[in-house]
Amino acid sequence: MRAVKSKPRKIATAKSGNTRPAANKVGVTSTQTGRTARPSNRAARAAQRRAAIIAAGLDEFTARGFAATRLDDVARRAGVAKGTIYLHFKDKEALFQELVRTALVPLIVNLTALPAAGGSIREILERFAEAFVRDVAETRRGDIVRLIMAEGARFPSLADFYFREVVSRGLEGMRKLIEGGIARGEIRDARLADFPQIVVAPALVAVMWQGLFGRHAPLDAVAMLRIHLDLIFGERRVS
Amino acid sequence: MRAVKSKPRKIATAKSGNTRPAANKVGVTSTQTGRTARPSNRAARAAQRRAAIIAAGLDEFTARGFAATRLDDVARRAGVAKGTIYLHFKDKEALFQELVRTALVPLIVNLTALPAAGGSIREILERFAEAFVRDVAETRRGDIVRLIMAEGARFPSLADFYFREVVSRGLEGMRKLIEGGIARGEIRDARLADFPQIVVAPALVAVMWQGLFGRHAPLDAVAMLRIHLDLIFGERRVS
Amino acid sequence: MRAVKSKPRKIATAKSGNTRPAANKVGVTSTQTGRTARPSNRAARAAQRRAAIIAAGLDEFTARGFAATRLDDVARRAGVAKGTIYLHFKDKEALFQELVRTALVPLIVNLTALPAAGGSIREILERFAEAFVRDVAETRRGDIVRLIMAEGARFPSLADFYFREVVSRGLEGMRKLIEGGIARGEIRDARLADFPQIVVAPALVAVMWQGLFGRHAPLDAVAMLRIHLDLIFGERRVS
Amino acid sequence: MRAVKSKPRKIATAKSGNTRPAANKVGVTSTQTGRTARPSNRAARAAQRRAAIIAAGLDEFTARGFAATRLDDVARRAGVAKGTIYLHFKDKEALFQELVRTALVPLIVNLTALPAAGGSIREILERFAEAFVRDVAETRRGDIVRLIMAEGARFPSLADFYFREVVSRGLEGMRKLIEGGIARGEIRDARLADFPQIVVAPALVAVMWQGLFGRHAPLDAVAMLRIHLDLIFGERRVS
DNA sequence: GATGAATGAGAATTCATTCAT
DNA sequence: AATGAATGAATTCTCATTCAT
Repeated sequence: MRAVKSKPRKIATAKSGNTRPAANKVGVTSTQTGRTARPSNRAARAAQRRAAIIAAGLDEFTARGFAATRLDDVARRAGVAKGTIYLHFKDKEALFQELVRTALVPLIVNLTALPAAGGSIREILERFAEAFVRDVAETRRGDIVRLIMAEGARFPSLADFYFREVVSRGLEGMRKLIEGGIARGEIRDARLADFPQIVVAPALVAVMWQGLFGRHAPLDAVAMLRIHLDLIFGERRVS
Repeated sequence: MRAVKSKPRKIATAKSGNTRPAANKVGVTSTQTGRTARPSNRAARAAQRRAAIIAAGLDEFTARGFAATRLDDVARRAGVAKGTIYLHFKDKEALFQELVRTALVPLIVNLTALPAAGGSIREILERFAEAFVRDVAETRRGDIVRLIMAEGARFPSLADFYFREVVSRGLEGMRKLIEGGIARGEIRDARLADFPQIVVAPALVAVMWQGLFGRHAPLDAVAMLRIHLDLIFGERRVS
Repeated sequence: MRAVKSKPRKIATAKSGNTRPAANKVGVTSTQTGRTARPSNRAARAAQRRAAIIAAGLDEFTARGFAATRLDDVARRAGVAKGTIYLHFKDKEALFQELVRTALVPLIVNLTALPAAGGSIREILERFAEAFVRDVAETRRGDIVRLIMAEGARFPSLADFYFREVVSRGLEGMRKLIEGGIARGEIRDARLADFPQIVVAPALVAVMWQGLFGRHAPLDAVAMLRIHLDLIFGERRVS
Repeated sequence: MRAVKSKPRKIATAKSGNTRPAANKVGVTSTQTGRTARPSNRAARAAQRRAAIIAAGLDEFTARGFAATRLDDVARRAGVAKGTIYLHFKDKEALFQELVRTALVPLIVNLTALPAAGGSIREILERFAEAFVRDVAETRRGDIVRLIMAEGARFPSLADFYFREVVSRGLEGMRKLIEGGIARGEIRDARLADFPQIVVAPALVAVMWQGLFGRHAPLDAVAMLRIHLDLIFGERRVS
């Protein structure tokens, strides 16, 4: 019964080739992360390094949490020297905050982009559920959500930011959808508009589940979310 | 934008009287925590100290997380010397694990005790929801759940234990209830028995919410859970 | 042309015997510094260690200045572990300040004790000059004065303390003596009472001289101070 | 009780205009320091940069001491890139040494130039005293003297240089003056020629005083030096 | 059993120096 | 020549763990 602190000595440096999985790229264009093509100009190189640090930091922070992460490891994983981190970030905390924010942007983008496609509210939510499971719950992005849940209490400003930029916006969008569903007669219970959290809850549980128990007890998140939607919309479907 | 690391210098020691709020006692009998009455015999004294350490550790670990917690602070809060901790626990990690387990016992007890009271499944679940919000989401016990969510990824054995002792049992109990509901015609969608998580999800979201956003955006958890139950059982009640 | 930074690897630890010169003891009773007899009780041991750290710190700080001194070296020289320093002093700066203050006490004591012996003002000042040269200018105590001159600008509070506790008191005492000398007709120029610094100046120069040029160009400080006194009192003596 | 380490972020660079006070130019011709007129030829430009670095270094080293000075700050203050310093100086220490030497030249010049003007020895020394207070004790030049006193012990070669170039020459010049005074009957005590330090001592004390206590307890250095001269020459003047 | 002083490995951060552009 | 990004050795400070009292 040991805590996971296997020190990742000798992690792939940039020079020796990048072995990070594709899922690693969180809000970082894949070409940047790879560090294979080296841009000719200074600014691009700097941006690249910064991105590498953020990517490496994300890996480490999600794997170990804020306090247990060593900047030494972040540097090694990013393929830069320890001091280089400090050229881009004031201190460990600034890196952490910046990193979470950077990682959140694509989440926000996703959330706001989804409804656009059209169709019935039920269809929109179903697409949302599938996209969420595919792109968040079962990928690296889910780590960010888990990271925020884990460290949020210790970083109120982070929780605030997350609330402001993701949660309140997301819930507001969800409320709009629900109101649309009520107006169109798809959703019966009008009180649902007061608690968009209900609609989202199983999705969040899926995220936590994958992170904590996924390995031992996999969860068919898509099926679960579909049943939950049936609860909300009335179980027309047979799937 | 700072992390919360307010060092709790000069925390009430046992000698100077215990000022911790009642909510502090999590799975620790109040007489033990208080350290007011001093048992005459050795064994009882030892047990008392051990309990004080566990209680103090719970406070610190939930407030700061595993890595950021100082045993110094735990000792001070428990009113014992630092070395004493090592008389009871092999190391910091053993304390942490032991402590979470100890804290989980009453949760398990609660979960298994609830259905006993009788009534319709709907009534049972409603009682469960109220009890959960009252005793977990809005109290110190919620901190434990949040702690497990936060550190679970770093302590697989802990996540395993939690899964085995709490989650699987709890879900199994919930499944039984759901099947009862289906059999009695209270619940229409039979597939719900495959995903008891759906029933529990809003409750968990309430726990997370209180911990992260509760201060700025309070959530009427009871109302939310009731609406969710209406979704599951059909909205007979309008409360 | 190199700066002096010869790292004193393997300095005498307490265990291997104390090789520090006798002149080292600055306001620290010799029995304490030696660390030969180990006191039976805790408190005494602690005081002893604290004293050892202060003594070691004085050596290092006077030899290298504040910024260039490594606490590692102080610890090694004091025969304690690095962390032990932090049990006694908040940080490097606190050690430095505390150390200078501690070292100043005997200086103050000396200054205030000297006039007591009696005799003509001229005799008192001559005794003072001899004592100063013997006990300060040519010993470890002079290092403290030089240290304050060197770091004073960087540590205003230290300069303030030095001014308050040593300089102003010392000058005040000197003024009293001068006024006595004027009253008794020993000193002709009454304006000297306005500038006791004049009387002290050659003594200070002697301190600086020994520190900077003493090795190459020794200065007969006693002779110099005597001639200076002749200037002040009229050159009756021809020595 | 904090050490003074106010990091001079955003110091006026050469490009943004030089805001340093006139007193800054210590042995550096003002046109060089200003970096306003840009010479057309390479060599002149280089010399200009070198001078700017020296001037900036002087500011920083006198303000913080050798060890605590950051070349980053020197570069910023000089309006050059950090690397440029290394084009002119081997390393930090070379800059320091070179800088002190450069700064000392005008001091030497001053010392040797003064007696030339003629008049009685008393008059010469009085002129010297006034010039010293005006040009050294109360200006940036005093910082150099203080710097040498502070770092001299750590840089023996520097102390040697200072001794050779300034102290011994200066004292020799002073001895000549004293001998002149004795020959002319102005000075009675012939032994003064053996200790020119006595004549200089109050001037040095004035320098130290201004640096350490000047802010809180200003000293009328000119008045003090005059009284001291009266001691040496017999108090004819009452001023 | 308790204690808490002492330890020293370890982590964050700084900064002199180098070097590709 | 000049630049300033990058480096990594060095240093301060922390804290889990030990152990003499």
